[in-house]
Amino acid sequence: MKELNPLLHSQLRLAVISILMNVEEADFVYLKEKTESTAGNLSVQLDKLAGAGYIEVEKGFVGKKTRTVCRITPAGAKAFEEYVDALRQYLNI
Amino acid sequence: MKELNPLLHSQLRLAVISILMNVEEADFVYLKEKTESTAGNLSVQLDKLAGAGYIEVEKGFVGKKTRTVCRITPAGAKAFEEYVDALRQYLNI
DNA sequence: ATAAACTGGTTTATATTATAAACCAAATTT
DNA sequence: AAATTTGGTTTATAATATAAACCAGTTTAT
Repeated sequence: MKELNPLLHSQLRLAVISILMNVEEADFVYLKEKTESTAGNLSVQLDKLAGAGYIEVEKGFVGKKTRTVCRITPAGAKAFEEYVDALRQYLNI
Repeated sequence: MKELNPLLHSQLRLAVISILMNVEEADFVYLKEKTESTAGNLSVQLDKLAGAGYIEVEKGFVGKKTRTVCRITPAGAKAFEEYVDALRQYLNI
């Protein structure tokens, strides 16, 4: 049986990647709401995804307030596709 | 986003359930080979699945040697279907 | 017959991971 | 100007996965 990339096989990280696969970019606040996660947890998981090169994180401002936007990278998209492919074997779908 | 049943969202337990969904019954040795897991890990994860009522484990003998056979229960099959359903949302497939 | 090695596991200790709680700086509201 | 909110990060803790050590019984070789 194929291995399931452990970086993606985590509910929150998978949710984040899944969202980013369908949406040019998304900011921290949006991801937090959509995934119903705590800020701390989200922060940590975004770091991991960024550390692996699966997403890029850009910190900027909107007016005076900070804004963290995330985008999936080609490596991230590839890893996601491979993960889905491996999962099919388990789910047989 | 739907919750991913944490009991199934584990590579080894998912592999076990996935196998048992497709095969009337399977014994410890077969599961160990098929999943390429260590005996200790498999033993622990089978206990968890059995504890949740997702599989039933039957210990018997074949000649003089012990044999542990596993079967999925209706509850296990239902949980698996629900898990697959939730995952579709993440994978959009 | 007995020691050595193998089978089929279980138990327990350890490493990894996920999660929440505590915290921080800046902005906003009262 | 004090209190609250926003947008996070860091750190401590809880949960999980995994492997290592172990055990009872069986088979094989001596």
